[in-house]
Parts: sequence; C-alpha cells; structure tokens
Amino acid sequence: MDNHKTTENKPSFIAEARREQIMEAAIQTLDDIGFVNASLAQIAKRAGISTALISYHFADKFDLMNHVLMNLVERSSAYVLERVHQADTPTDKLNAFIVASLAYQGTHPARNTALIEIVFNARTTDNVPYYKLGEDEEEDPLLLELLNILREGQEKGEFAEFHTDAMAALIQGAIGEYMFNSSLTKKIDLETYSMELVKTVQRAAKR
Amino acid sequence: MDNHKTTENKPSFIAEARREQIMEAAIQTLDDIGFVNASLAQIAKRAGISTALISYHFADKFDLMNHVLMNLVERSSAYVLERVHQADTPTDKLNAFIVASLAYQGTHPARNTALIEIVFNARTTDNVPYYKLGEDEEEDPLLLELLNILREGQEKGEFAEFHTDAMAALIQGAIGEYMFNSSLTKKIDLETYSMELVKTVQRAAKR
Amino acid sequence: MDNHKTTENKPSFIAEARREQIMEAAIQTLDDIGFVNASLAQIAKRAGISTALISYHFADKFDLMNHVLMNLVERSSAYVLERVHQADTPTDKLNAFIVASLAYQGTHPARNTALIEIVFNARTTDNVPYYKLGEDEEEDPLLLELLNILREGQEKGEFAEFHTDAMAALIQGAIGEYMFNSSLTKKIDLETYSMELVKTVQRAAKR
Amino acid sequence: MDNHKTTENKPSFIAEARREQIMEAAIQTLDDIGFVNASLAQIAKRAGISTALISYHFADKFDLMNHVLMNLVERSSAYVLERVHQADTPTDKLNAFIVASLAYQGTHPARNTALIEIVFNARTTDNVPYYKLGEDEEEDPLLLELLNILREGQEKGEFAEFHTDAMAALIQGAIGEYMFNSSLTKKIDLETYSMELVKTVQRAAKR
DNA sequence: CATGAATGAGCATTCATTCAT
DNA sequence: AATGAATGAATGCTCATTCAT
Repeated sequence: MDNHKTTENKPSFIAEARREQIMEAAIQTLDDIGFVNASLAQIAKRAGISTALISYHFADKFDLMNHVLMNLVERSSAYVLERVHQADTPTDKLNAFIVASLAYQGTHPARNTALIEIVFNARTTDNVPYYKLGEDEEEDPLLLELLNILREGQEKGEFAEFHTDAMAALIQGAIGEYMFNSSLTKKIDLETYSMELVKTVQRAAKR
Repeated sequence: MDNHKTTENKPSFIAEARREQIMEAAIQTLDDIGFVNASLAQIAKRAGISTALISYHFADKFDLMNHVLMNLVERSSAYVLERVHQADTPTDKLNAFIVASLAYQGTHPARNTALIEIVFNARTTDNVPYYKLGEDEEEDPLLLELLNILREGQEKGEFAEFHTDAMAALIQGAIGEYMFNSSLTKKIDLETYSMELVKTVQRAAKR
Repeated sequence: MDNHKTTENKPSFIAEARREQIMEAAIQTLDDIGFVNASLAQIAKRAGISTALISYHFADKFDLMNHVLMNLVERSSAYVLERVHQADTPTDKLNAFIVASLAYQGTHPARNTALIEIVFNARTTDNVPYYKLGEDEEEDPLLLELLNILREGQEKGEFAEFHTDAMAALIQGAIGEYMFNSSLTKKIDLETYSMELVKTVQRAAKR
Repeated sequence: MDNHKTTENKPSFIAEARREQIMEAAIQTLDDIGFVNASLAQIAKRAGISTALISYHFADKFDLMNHVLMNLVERSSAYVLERVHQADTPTDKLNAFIVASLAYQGTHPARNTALIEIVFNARTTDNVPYYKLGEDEEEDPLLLELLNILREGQEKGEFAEFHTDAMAALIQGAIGEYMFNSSLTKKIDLETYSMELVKTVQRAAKR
C-alpha cells in the first residue's frame, strides 16, 4: 500500500512532481559536488526537503540514481533522435547526429556532468561499475540509431565499406571527448569541433 | 614532522618502497571495488598494513590518489612514447601511437580501470572533477606528442590540412572509448579495433 | 478531538471493529517478527491499512501494546477460568488449572508468543519493564484463582500446609517454562508435561 | 589484521579490558533501559566512550550482545556449579542448585535483568528469538547439571521415579519465576522462597 | 617506521507521529 | 474514517584522521 517505490502503483500527480523535483535536485547535486559527495542530505538540501522524504519516494539511493540515470538518458536520446529523424539521407542523418549530440551537451552541461558522474561511479549490487556494464544496442537507442545510419549509408552506397561497430565507437568516443575534456572546450568552440568532426567522419566514411 | 609527506624531503629507500607498495595496493583496490568503496581500510587490507601507515606516508587520501594518478599516467605515457619514438615518419608514428595506446590497455587492464576510477571520481579541493580539469598540452605528454605528430605530418605534406586539436581529440576519444565501453570489447577485439582506427584516421588524415 | 483514543468516548461499532482488526494484526506481527521489529508500518501492512490509521485509533504505540496485552490476558484468563470453574474439588480445580493453562498455549501459539513479546519488551514510561511490574493478585485473575484453589484445598484438608504464594509461583513458573523454553516442546509433548506437572504438584501438595 | 573482532587474534590486554568495560556498560544499559532502548549510543554514554569504539571492538551490535550473553551465562553457571560441586549427595546437590541459583539472582540483579532482556529480545539473523532457540543440554551447562543430579538421585534410590526432563523444567521454571516476577520478591523473601522450593521439590522428588 | 586505539563527522535508513485533504 | 505526504529524531555503522606507544 505504501509501495509507490518500486511497484509504482499509480503514482499520484503530486507524488510524481516530488519525484521529478528530487531527481532534478540530484542532477544539480551531482553537477555541483560529484557522485562521491552526493549524499541524500546534500540532495535534500538542494531540494529544500528532508532526507526522509527522499527515502519515502525512492526505495533507496541506488533506486534514485537509477531513475536519474534513466531520466537523463531518455531526455538526451529524445533530443538527438528528434533532430536525426528530421534528416533524410544517411549523410545528413550522421551530421545531425553529431551536431545534435554535441549541441545537447552545450545546452545542458549540468545534465551531462550528472550523467558522467553516475555512469562512472555507480555500481550494481554485484559491484560492477556501470561503465563496464556494456550497453547493448538494444539498451542504448542512440548507439542503435548510429549503427542504423552507418549501415543504411553503406547499403545506399553513400558510405564506403568499414567496420560499422568500430566507426560508431570512434564517433561516440569523439563526441564524448568533448564532453569530458574541458580543455578542449577552451581551445575549440562547440561549433568548430562539431564541424571538424562531421568533416573528418565524412572524409573517412565517404566512398 | 610532516615534511616527508608532500614535500618529500629525502625519501628514504624503505619509505619509497612503502609508498610504491601502497600505491600498488591502491591500484588493485580501485580495480577491485572502485573509487567510491576504496577506503583507506580496504587499501590497507590489500597492502597488508595498517591504515595509519598510509596516513603516515601520504598527507591524506587526496594526496595518495594524486600520486597514484601521476604514477599511472607516467607509466602509460612511457609505454606509448617509447613505441612512438621507434617510428620515423608521421604516418608510422601515428599508427604506433594508436596501436600502443590500445595495446597498453589490453596488457594492463587493472591500471586502466584504476586510472578511469580516479579521473572520473577524484575532485580537487575546489570540487572540480579531474576529468574537467583539462590537461593542457604541457601537462599531458601524450597529447603533446600526438599534436606534434599531426603537425609534423602536415608540415611534411603527409597529412592533409585539418584542425589538429580537433583531430587529436577525435583520436584520443576513439582510443578512450575502447577503454570505457566494455560492450565494445565484447564486439570487437583489440587488434581489429586498433586496425580499423588506424585505417580510418589515415583515410581522414591522408592528403 | 483526540478523545476516542484513550478515554474511549462511545466507541462506534466501526471504530471498535477497526481497533480489533489492528490488535489482531499486532498480535500476528509480534508472532512473526517480534516486538523489536514490530513497527507500526509492519502492523499496518499486515492489517492492510495505513500507519496513520493506527495512530488515529490508538494514542500511541504504547497505548496499542497495552490494549493488545489486556486483550491477550483477558482471553487466556477466560479460557482457563472457564475450565477451572467446571471442576468441583480443589484437587480437580488445580488439575484443570494446569491442564487448561498448558492447553491454551498449544491451541494459540501465536497469541502466546505475542504475549511474551509484549511482557518482556514493553516498558512503562518510567522505563519499568512489564515483567517486573509485578501483577498483584488483584490485577491477575489467574493468580488470584490459583491462590484461592490452594487456600481452599488447605482449608478443606485436601492439601498439606505449604506457603501458598510460593506454591503458586512454582506452578506458574513451571507452566511458563513450557511456554518459553521451546527445547522443552521438542523433548516432551504437551500432554506428558501437563500430566507430569499435575502429578508432581499433587505429590507435593497432597497431605 | 584489524580483525580482533570475530577471529579474535590474540586480544591484547588493553583491548580485552575495553571489551570487558563495554560489556559491563552494556549490562548496565540493559538493566537501566532495556534491550529495545539499548542503542550503541546509550551503551557508549555509560562507558564514557564513543560509539565508534564499540564498533571497533565488536563486529556489530549482534556480536556485542552475543558476547554479553555468553559472559552472563558463564558467570552465573560458574557461580551455581561451584556451589553444587561442594555438595556430595544428589539431595544436597539439588538443594545447592536451587539455593545458589536464587542467591545469584539476589546478588546480581542487574546481570539477571540483562540476561532476561537479551534472551527475550535478541533474535538470530533468521529472526528466530533466542528464547525459542532451545538450548540443548549440551549448550546449557546448568540444565545438564540439573539433569545429572536428578538422574543420579534416581539411580542411587534417593529420588522416586519421575520424568527427569519435566522435573528439571519445573525446577528451572520455578527458579525463573522469582527472577521475572518481582511482585513475588515483595511477597516472599529470597530465603523463604528458596526454602519452600527445596522443600516442595524434595517432597515431590523423594521416594 | 609502524601500529592499535580512539574519535567526530557523516552516512543511508527507519521510526512514530502529525496534518491537510 | 482514512490516507498520503512529510518530518525530526534516532538508529547502526563506516570513514579519514590523529596520537601515544
């Protein structure tokens, strides 16, 4: 009866709003002080509520962080996919993918940091770090989309033959680099990097 | 009386050995249970010593982690640079850089994990995460070398004109991706990825 | 506005039913997980209601436990006294007392456990444990009855002279032992122990 | 290396003294405020130390309470057995057993209360209450001794034939009754009860 | 050089209770 | 009459660090 925590029986509007608020506070906390220091007390402080209320709305810290992670992935995926779907050819889609991915980071740096903090700090109950968990294509819609773009480009003859998994990894790695490496941010602005990345990939991918 | 900690006045041989031992135990601990759980007690347990001894040899946990990080960066840099220096042309050097970087990860996975754990968890006293600290060229010998290779290649006409900072970031990102993303490890073996990356970069960089 | 709690002004039928339901859930909870773990949340879960409703019907946890205790004592007393009153002579009454007391435990083990849990865990606001509270004859109808049986037996010459308080304590202690000591339950079945106890007491009490 | 907790590798003298001190504080706390309220903080307060020090010397609260229980059982057993062993005949031994058991309670009421509090409140990790755990003869030296006395008395013809397990339970129950029931303490002094119990048992047991 | 002993601060979590609805 | 939402206080426990030995 009390368990809107895991079973989530009809989360009332006000409860759902609280959950959103808590998750937003968690994101802000992760951005501010990092996963290691992101105690429930710190999150509660930023949300202006008691720590007990967090425990009331989420089964435990693990549960909270998982929900935050899902929330972050969903929102960034939606942003990127929406822009990708507006393009028609594989070439345009690939460009849109890169530009949108980098743009989202520029628009929502806090969310980005929060995502990194969770992925590189959270661990399963078996102590396996999330970043070693290996998101399959099925789990990561962005990776799935990227692979589809590359395969479609090859089928349509727009792209040369290359190892699609490797190329996808290269692209994701290059995008991520701008995310992590903030000296990069100082040296190259987002648009330039975005353009350079698109150009390079096209050069490498083009038949 | 505290001066052997940070200032390192004449580190006696035995003291230096202890420090090495503690750092090695720290690396193992980071690999085993991650930064979040890597308490001094856990590190001490793996080193077979008391936690107090760690506090004796390092100013604090922050100091310890910084030394471990420097140690890890130094060793991986040395490995890569040694192999790069055996090549003559920019093209060969670039290949050597990529292959060696990936090879080091395959040979020393624990060190690799430890490095990731520190970089993505440790924070300065100002709460700036290490991964946002932005290793400048001066601080990161690998980045410096990579940029030199790229510039030299362009000067000698082996490489086309491109934004060297962006290309360097792309390469480092693609290398790092294999490090983080373990689903990649399952899909592509290190040699294949290494070859694909070299091929792609050459395609993109070649005039 | 609080007056239905302790003073019990006109307990409406539905309110009284709820109170019974809560008390029954409390008994079940005490039997399941013990006094220490018997939080209002656990009791509410078993009753299928909210914890707030318990607080609404009982002044506080202390009040609830007191009512449960009274309920348990009443029911077990009624059971035993009913059977004692069907006997005529002091000897028969004493036998009936022992047999019924032990029989009740066998018939209602959950109630028995709940009673033990309360008596040995609950404390007055002055921190006096219930088991030290010393049920006077006036308060404990069973002790009163037992003493009456013994005195009547002595008056009628059926029993020898002995210290009635001591003998009553001995009998109650022996009965209680079967209640607490579950290794006893494994070694001797209830009927045998019951018979042995009757026999021994008769031997000791008989003129 | 830090684990003098469970493995108890050569507990240093000072560590052992601390452990004793903590256990004594625990006994006092249990007597004062009962098991339910006996938090580590309360125990630490009475010991004049920090709660962390308790955690340092005992694995957890469960471990502490188990050690306290063992300590209490050992001391009371030693007291009683010492006095029993000074008697020669089964009859004398039985008397000594009863008298010593009751005397110990009179001399060490706090220890007695602490023992009750633990036995009736502590639970195994499987949530089985200690009082339902069923101390076997092998585990409870007092029960073993009592049974030996009864059997020896029957073999030597001093005692009549009766169910020794039942008689032992009766005796232990009667002794325990004085422990729990403090109204008894007010009505009958220890010596009188002791004498009455001996007399009654002898009457019942004597051939 | 090394340790066991000790602590204060912080952790996630549970609790009985209150209150607006 | 009943509940979901909310909290302050308390819980057992771990942590990095200090210090006498």
